[in-house]
This record gives sequence, structure tokens and C-alpha cells, in this order.
Amino acid sequence: MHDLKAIRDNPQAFDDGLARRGLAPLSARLLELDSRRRTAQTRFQEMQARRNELSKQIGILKRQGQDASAVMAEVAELKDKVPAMEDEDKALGAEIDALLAAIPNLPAEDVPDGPDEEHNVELRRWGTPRDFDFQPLEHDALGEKSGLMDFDSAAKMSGARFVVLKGALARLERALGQFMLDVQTGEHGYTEVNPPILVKDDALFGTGQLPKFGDDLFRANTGHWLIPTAEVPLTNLVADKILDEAALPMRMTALTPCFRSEAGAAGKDTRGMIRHHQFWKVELVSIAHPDRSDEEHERMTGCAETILQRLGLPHRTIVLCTGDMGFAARKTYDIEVWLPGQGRYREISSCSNCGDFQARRMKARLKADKGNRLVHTLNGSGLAVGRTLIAVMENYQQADGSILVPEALKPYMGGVEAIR
RNA sequence: GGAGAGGUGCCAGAGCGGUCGAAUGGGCCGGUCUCGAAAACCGGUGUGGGGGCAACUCCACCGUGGGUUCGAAUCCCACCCUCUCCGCCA
Repeated sequence: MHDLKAIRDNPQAFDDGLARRGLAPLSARLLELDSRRRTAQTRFQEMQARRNELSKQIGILKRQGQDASAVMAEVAELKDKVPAMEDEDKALGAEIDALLAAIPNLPAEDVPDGPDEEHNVELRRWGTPRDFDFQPLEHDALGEKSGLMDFDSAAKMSGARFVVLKGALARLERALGQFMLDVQTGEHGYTEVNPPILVKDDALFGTGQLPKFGDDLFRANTGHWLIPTAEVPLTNLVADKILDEAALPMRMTALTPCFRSEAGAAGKDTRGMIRHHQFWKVELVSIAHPDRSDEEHERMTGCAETILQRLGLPHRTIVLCTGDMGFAARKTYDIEVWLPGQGRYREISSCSNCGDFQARRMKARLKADKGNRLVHTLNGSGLAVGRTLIAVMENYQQADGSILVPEALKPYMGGVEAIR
């Protein structure tokens, strides 16, 4: 959500930011509504001030035992005008709010311009893709071969984009989740949180999924939504709060299932378990001081990269261009892991600095001497567990179809050294 | 699911339908005292918005949304949430 005052102060900067996102200018329309709204508001408030004043007089007169009927007549006359004025003020306010709620965050200055993912910029690479002396398989072929990955049974009971993992492969996924959580809590200072995974509208509005992207989510018949990421409950932990500076940065992590309808992804990644309706993810969320969110963003991205490095998985880090960023982000780093079966890098983590965009939506503030400030919110995957499982399978596969367990995961695998 | 209690400022907690944006305590900030600190004492301290260069001023907000009234934190209705007891249950 954007600050109307900031748009009022510098409409050109606002429109320039929208243009970098490939969007048409909106400041003129917003400011026109804003001006009408303030006029209506002022009139309404002046009327209320008058009404308050007269009512006060009535109280005084009555207490003194005097006749208040003249004043009461005047206030009654005033009252006839209330509904119309109130309606106008409210309607304009609602129109502005609806407009603002649907506008994405503006890109940070150092985000590269570009219309789509072709224009993302690679920043660094880690690790060298392994040389195979056989043709490496994709994860789903490997999984079916071992009989530990069952798409058919999943499809029968749940439809497309689900999977059943069994035996050592199921354990490997659990091991990955535990390993990631242990690193983020034990070494990077994130506090483990076990949040609800069903949430109400307000929470999703706060992080920006609503009102625009409800189609991407699953909804229960109680009106609850299934979270698409733990970013939602973790970030909403500071909704409506006024925090002390000493509490920042507030670093939280959670291992949760995530649910996405993938409504707009028909035909994309239909094979395998790259893009499922349900997957596990370790999420990192930082609530940062507004002056220090950029450095927190770099740190968080490093915390995610660490996991891949411990697992010995080659990866690269890119910065998303303006046209490829999500709704709430002002800057996003994607980490992509090497998948030898596919022969390319695939997204495994996305780390975003949302600036004050979500904080304004959920009223998350920092106590300050004069006028409280909005905090900055950041979120990143640390990492997507399902995709990490894929990466481990493809990178650690052997000619016979077995999969070696990475050194870092052995303590979590109860003595299993290879999955076959 | 049944019965009851309750949702007020950073926290705790009071509040006859009119001078209540809200007592009191705590916390926090500033000051006095002190070599310094603690204690004690004094003063300040809600959020959001409109107008104004500013001093300042106006409006709204006491879970949410309606209603009654000249006037609502206080009365009425609905909803949400929390707590206690009972029932059911992983």
C-alpha cells in the first residue's frame, strides 16, 4: 500500500515507479480523488464540529434548567445533512482505498529495468555442476524408478500436482526440513515459530495477496484461507503493533506446508513435483528498522544460500528486474539451483525486501520520538523443501539410479547413506 | 455444541448517557536530589486523518459493523475474538 501523502508530494516519482513496472500513470486520478475527498471530509468535519458544539450547549442549558429547544431545533436541521455528507466522504475514501490496495510496490532504485524474466541479472554463482559419465535423469524418473515417488496414487486421491513420497525419500524430505530449520535457528539467529496455516482475509490483505490474488489461493468453507507461504502468518505477527527499536531486527522462521492453486500455471511444469498444490517450505521473515532493511536483505539472502552450500548444490543468485517482481516487493533476489536432469537452473528461493509496503497495510510501526515510523518487512525462502529434495536427487544420483545422501543430511537420515 | 464472564491507551486497570480522549498504577522520556547510581519527588507521554509556514486547531477512534439520542466508551442489535465451566474430541 502506498502513502497518499508521498504521492501528493511527488506524483512524478510515483508515476515513474509505476512506469518501471510497466504500468500506466495513476497519480493524476488518485490526486483528483484525494482532493475531492479532502474537500468532502473538511465539510463533513466542520459540520460535525458545529453539531458537537451545539450538543454541548444543550447539555449546559439543560443542567441549568433552561430551555434548549431553539438549539435543539438548529442541531436537528443540521442533522438532515449528515447522511449525505458522510456518504460522500466514505464513498470517496473507499474508492481511493480500493485503488491503492491494487497498486503494487514500486521498485527500488537499483533494481534493473525490464519487462520479463529475460531481463533479470545474474549476480553470482556458487559451485560447479557435476560432470556425469551417464545421462542424468530428472527427479520424477528417478523417483518412479525407486518406487518411492508415486504420482499415480496421488492423482487418484487428489488429482494433478500432488505426490506421495515413501520410505527413505519421505524421510529425506523430513530431513531437509529439519536441517534447514536447525541452521536458520541455530546459526542465523532466527526464532522458530509454529504458526497457523489457515488465516483470515485481513492477514492476506496485510501481506498483499488480497484483494488481487485470491484466485491463487485455496479457501476453506469456513472462510479461512490456506496459506500460500508462511510469510503470511509470520509477517502478520507484527500487524497493528508498535515496536520498540530494541526489538529490531525481529527474525522469525517456520517450517510449514504451503498451498497454491496454481490457477495461472496451467500446462506449466505439469510433470514431476516442481510446481505442486502443496509443498513444504522453510520461510524466513525479518522485521527490520526502516534505515537498515537493505543490509538485512543481503544477510537474509546469504542465510538462504548457506543451505545450498552446506548441501553442496550448485546455484546462482539473480536480481529480478522490475517486470518480474512480485506485488509487494521493492527488490527481490532469486536463488536458482542447478538441476542436472533438466540441465538448467531453477528457482528454489525468493528473498524480497518489501520496504514499508506491507507494514502500511498491516499497521506495523516502530516507536519513534516524533511520529511513529513504519517498519520494513522482508521475507525469503530458506528454502523450498520440495524443490531442494528434487535438487538433491538430481545432483546426487548414481548411474544405477540410487541417490547418495549429502554429508550434511546424514545426521538426519538415521544411518541411511544412499536411497535406492 | 451448551452455560457464564469479558474485550478500554505501550502494559495493567477504572469509567452516573453530557467539561471523558478517557481516573489510577506500571513502563518510557525529561528534570530535581546525588561524586555517580538507586530510591524519592516534580513534569511529560495514545493512534490515525484534515487545515495551518508555525504556534495551534478541528475530526475520528474505548473489539467490528449497525441502531437509539440534540449528545454514546457508557443504552439496543448483530458479528468477531478471549477466558471459565460442562460436553465432545486428535
